Amino acid sequence: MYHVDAMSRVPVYEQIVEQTEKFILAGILKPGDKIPSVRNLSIELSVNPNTIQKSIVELDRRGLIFSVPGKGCYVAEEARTALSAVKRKKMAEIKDEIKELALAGVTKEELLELIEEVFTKKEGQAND
Amino acid sequence: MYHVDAMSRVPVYEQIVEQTEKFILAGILKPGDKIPSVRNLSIELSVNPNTIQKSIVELDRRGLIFSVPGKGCYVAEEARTALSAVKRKKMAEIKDEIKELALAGVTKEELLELIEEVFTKKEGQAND
DNA sequence: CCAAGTGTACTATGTTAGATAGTACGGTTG
DNA sequence: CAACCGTACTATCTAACATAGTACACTTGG
Repeated sequence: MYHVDAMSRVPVYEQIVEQTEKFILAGILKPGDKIPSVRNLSIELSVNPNTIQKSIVELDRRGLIFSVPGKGCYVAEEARTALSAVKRKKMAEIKDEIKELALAGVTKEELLELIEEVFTKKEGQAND
Repeated sequence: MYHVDAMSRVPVYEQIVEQTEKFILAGILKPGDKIPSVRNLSIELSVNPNTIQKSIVELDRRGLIFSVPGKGCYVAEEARTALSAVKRKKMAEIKDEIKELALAGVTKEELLELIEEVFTKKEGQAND
């Protein structure tokens, strides 16, 4: 499920945060689901437990999960709600990147085709 | 012209590389143009000369500029060509990000509208 | 010629974020 | 009660980034 690239410039603990966000957004992780334990995940990913813990703290801070000492960590009920802000932020970022490409000479048609490609490959498998 | 954010997570030397790329893509810097001298830019941006030099080395390595010892650094003739690969890479990245948003429930219509917004604000000021 | 500006190269140092190592404590569960 | 779980420390290592300072060879304008 999870996967980490130690060579990446983005910190391991943040890769885990991002992947968890992605899993929740895609519906792979649903509210109430238990996420892997700190120790298990640290072994599976060959990463220090403290690094995983750092991800846990961050995910908790963002309201995406809640921790039950002695039991485990679970996806929060309000996770999808909390992620709507993330979605909006990503949309804004993509908009900026598209602006730059437009300045670089990329045409509207090229971009429209790009979107077509994404949605024709996936057909109607949207969730939510 | 140049601008640097010391608080950013992306290294200063790379911010300078990226901005130079952007300037070339946007036609603000054209082949043959002289770019600011290492010492001048270091003063203007309040950055160590070595940091600027690091950007110079990287830009040279990418084939975007060429250096003439004793004279200065100039935008390479093949700069735009070299950047076409960059453009393609950015397109691919945006495509991946859009895929994720699609999985997260963002509709095709929302994305099409986003592109509309970019191109209606800018009208036809594309170059090249 | 020469002073000033240019790119280039090098060593040394400081700073910070990230990751690791090890230990410990309290709650939960079968 | 043993084996899990989350949590909380402290200490240490490392690599990347940035700075400081110096030096050399080249070009150019006065």
